[in-house]
Amino acid sequence: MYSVPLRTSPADPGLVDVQDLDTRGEPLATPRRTRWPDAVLGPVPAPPGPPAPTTRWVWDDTNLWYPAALAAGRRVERGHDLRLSRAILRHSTLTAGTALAQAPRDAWDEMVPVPTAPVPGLERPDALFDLGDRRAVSPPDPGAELRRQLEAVATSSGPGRLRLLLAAESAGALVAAEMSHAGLPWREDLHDAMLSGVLGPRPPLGLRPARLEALAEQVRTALDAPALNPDSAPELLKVLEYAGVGVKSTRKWDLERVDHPVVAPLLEYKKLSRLLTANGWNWLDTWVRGGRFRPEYVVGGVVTGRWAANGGGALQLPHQVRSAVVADPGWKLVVADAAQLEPRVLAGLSGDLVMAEAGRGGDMYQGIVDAGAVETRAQAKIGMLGAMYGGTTGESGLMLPRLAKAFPRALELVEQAARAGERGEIVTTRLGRSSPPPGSGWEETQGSAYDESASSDAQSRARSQTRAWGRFTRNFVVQGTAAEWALCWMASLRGRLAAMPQAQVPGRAPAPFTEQPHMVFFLHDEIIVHAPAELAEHVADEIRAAGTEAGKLLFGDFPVDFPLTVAIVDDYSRAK
DNA sequence: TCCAGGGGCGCG
DNA sequence: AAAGCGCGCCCCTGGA
Repeated sequence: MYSVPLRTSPADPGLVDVQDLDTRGEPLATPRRTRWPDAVLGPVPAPPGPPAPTTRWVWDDTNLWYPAALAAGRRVERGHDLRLSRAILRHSTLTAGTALAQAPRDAWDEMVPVPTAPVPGLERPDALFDLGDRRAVSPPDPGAELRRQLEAVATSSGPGRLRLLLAAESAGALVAAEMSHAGLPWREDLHDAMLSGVLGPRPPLGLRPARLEALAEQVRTALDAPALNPDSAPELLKVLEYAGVGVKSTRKWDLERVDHPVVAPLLEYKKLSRLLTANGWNWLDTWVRGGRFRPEYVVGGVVTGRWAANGGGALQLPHQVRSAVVADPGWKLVVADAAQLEPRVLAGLSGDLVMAEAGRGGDMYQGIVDAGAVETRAQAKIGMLGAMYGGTTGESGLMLPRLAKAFPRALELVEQAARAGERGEIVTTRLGRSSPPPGSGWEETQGSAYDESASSDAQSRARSQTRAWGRFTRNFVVQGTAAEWALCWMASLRGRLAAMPQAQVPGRAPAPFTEQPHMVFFLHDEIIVHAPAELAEHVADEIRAAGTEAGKLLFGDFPVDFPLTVAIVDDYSRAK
């Protein structure tokens, strides 16, 4: 069953009509007028016997509805995000023949993600702008859109895969809202102490911290450039050239290769400068409130289906600041990450039994060595990354023929994806998310290379564009399917955490989910659960079981393992 | 004064 | 040890 909440009045966003729909999306009765989020509350205490099947909430955008429910201490079990689902179904090759895919663009295609609602009393810095963007009235007929989507799935060439993908994507939206609501535990005092320790005390606005200024002075001295601003790349490059340091850029990687007295202080300056500007006191003031870092996740924000994040650089948290992520007293952080996720996904996608066998149980890169494909673990890693990213040069390129000999099916799959991209075609992940077509400049560039009078310059431009797009589609199938595994992992874990016996006290309303084990952070192939210490081991088991379940959902009985590294720690920096 | 684009670097 | 994929965010620069 589905339930659709509809706002009835711009003046009173809490006043809603809830329409219940059957499994095909057809209305079951007349809508009931009620208040949001009261509507999500089940009977309390729960009646005895098996729980009634719960509804799947259908809405235009999870962030327009769910945060209010969370703020009221409520949680929903299942959702269907129409905006996210429309985006998938509109572009998937599996739905290409359906009415939905062939219909003209409409308002559902134009929707932009709604920012997560601010937690009362903990407004985000840009909260004022958020309010203006939020839709005060519901879009026309979500029920009709649900029926279009269900029909597109049913008439697609992969209904099972797409049903799973839409459920996983929508569950991801629920998880993202929950994690923004709960926040990542953050010790401002420890962060501040770490900053002062390496940078010197916090300086007045506009000044460099003492340690950074001292390093800048050392750089100026070493280069004999008293007026140099080391933050200016062009200036710095000019001075480096004049001093005969012999680098083509000011990049870290270039600088590390030359021997000159300026290198050490300059690299240190760059490292600390980065820490200051990206995760310094300013960042702390802006993003951490009340002991929690609340990033905003953008579900489906990356073309491949990975999440993106807005504000605070949540998906780029440097290892250097992770010691400030500390569990509450009496609680633990259960930190889990999937070992060698992408090569395992590739083994599953391609049905490469030999490669799956190399990943059995433990370290897949070591397994590749043991299979005799290459000599060292480092070679296995570089070679596999090269195969999935389209590397051709250096050691990565050298490993390719050996990997292709050992794992022909896997390597053939990425090669096929690359060639499809080079032809300008679309590729599709395991569950049915398709790559975008090449951009508007594609035809022009390709056309100008075939012209009779084509210059060699135009030809090489076209060739380079072709190969770049091939590398993109090559990676798309692997990265995108890995993102699907991660969504299934989270969706499964979310259900398992809610079902933990400690979470359900008979005869009492469920406690807010932040008082039970709950997810607080997600990073592509890594998840953090904040849990009472006595439940941490149980949570770790559920995380592993969820990983195994995700593998089964994507690859059925195909014997590819997805082992996890799980650590139960007090602070994030102690994991791995 | 504003903004787009480049260089650079953090994460997976 | 290589420089191949996907992101967000910082500073600086130069043009409007």
